[in-house]
Amino acid sequence: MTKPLSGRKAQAARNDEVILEAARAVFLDDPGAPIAAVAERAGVGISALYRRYPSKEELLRKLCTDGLAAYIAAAQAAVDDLDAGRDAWAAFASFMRRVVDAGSTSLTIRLAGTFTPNEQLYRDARHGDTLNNELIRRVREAGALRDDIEVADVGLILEQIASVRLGDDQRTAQLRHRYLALVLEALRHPGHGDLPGPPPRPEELAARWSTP
Amino acid sequence: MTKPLSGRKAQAARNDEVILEAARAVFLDDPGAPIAAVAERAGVGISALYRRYPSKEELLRKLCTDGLAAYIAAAQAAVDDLDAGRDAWAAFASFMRRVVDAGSTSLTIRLAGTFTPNEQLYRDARHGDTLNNELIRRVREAGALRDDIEVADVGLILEQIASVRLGDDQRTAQLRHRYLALVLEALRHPGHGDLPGPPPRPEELAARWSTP
DNA sequence: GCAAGACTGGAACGGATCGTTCCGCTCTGC
DNA sequence: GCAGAGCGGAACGATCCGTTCCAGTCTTGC
Repeated sequence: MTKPLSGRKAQAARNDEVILEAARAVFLDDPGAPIAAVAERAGVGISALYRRYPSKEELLRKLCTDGLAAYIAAAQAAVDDLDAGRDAWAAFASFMRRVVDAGSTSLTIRLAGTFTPNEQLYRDARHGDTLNNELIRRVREAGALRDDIEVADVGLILEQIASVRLGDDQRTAQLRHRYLALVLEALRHPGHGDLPGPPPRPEELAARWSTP
Repeated sequence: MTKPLSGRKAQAARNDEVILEAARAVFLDDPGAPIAAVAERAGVGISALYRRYPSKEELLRKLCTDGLAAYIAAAQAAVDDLDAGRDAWAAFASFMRRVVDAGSTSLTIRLAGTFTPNEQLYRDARHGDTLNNELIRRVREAGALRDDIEVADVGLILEQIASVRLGDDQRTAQLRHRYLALVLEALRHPGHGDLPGPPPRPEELAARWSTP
C-alpha cells in the first residue's frame, strides 16, 4: 500500500493528498479553523501548506471547487439515470443519498462567505444549477415528486441534513441518512397537504455567497 | 405606548429589555459575535451591558436559560393538551410549531459549548428532558407518531429546522414552518418504510454541551 | 562523494479582534 | 444644588491567526 516510502517527491505527492484530506476534515468541523490546525491534522508543518497554496483563501477555494464538482457529478449521474429510462424516484433518491454521502453540501455551505469566489467557481455553480433544474423538473414531470417542491427547496433540505453533526464522521453519516430517509418519504408524490409559505427564491439562496 | 419617557430609572428599565432582545438577535445571527455588536444593536454603550451582566458568559447563560424556559413552556402546554384529551397529533404538531416559532432551539443549540452551564441550567435541562420524554411517549402511545421515532430524533429534527436561516427573521420563520410541515407529514403514523440506522442516544446529544 | 537546491518543521512577527476596565459626562431624585 | 446612579466610548491587555522566514534534511545530477 505504501508506495516507495523514501524519495522527496514521493513524500511531496503523498502530502498533496494528506493535506487536502486534512483540510476537508478540519474545515468541515469548523469553518473558521486556523490554518495551523490543518497542518497539525495532516501531520506536516505549515510550510508544506504554503508551498502548495499561496494563501488560506486559495485553499478554501480549492476545497469548495472540489465539493462542487462532486455535487455536479452526482447530479449528472442522476440525469443520466433518467436518460437511461431508470425509475425517476429511484434516480432522485440515489442522487440525494450520494450528495449526502459526499458531504459536499456541508463543505460548500459552511464555507460560503468565508472567501470570495472566482470565475471558475461561478461557472461551476451555474453548471450545477442548470443540472439541478433539469433533474428536478424531469423527476417532477415523471410524477415522482410532490408538485409543490421546487429546486431551491431541495437545496435547503440538503443544507438541513448537512447541519446534522453528531459524534464521529461515520455516526454523523448514519444519522444523516436516517433523516434523509424520513424527508424523502414526505417529498414523494403525492403530498398530504399544502406546504405553507412560498419556496425559496433563487436570489435568496444566492445571497449566501456575498461577503458583506 | 411609550411610558414616561423621562426618568433615569425608566430608561434603565427599558434598556433591560432592549439589551436582552438585541443580545438574542445578535447571538442568534452569529454565536461568536463580539459584545460590542450587542451594544451597538441595542443602541447603548458597552457600560450599559456590563452594569447588568458581569461578563459575556453570564449574559449567554441568561439567554440560554430563557430559551430553555420557552421550550419547557411549549412542552408543558402540549402535555396539558393531552391531559385535556385533545387530539394527540394536533398537540404534537402545535408543540413543534411553537418551538420553531420561539427560536429557542436555535439559540440553545447555537450557544452550546460557548459557555459553561451552571446548576440552574442543568436542572432546567433535566426538567425539559423529562417533559419531552413524557410528551413523545404519550403521543406515540396514542398511535399518532411513527413507532421508530424517538425523543432524540425530535430534538435533532428541531435542530435541522433551526439551521434554516435565509433572509430576514420573518422570511426565515416562514421557511422553517414550510419544512416543519414537510417533516411532520413524514413523522405521522404510520411510516412507509424502515428508517436506517439507530436513533441518537441521549449521551450523543449531551456531548454537545461539553467544552473541550 | 558532493554540492545545489527542493522541501520541510516550526519559531517569530505584525496585525486584528475582543473582553473588560476606566474615565469623564449627564441628568435625576431628594 | 449636589451626591451619585447610569451611561458612552476610548484605552488596555490578552489572545489568536495568517504569513514570513530561517535553519536543517534529504535527493539527485554530476
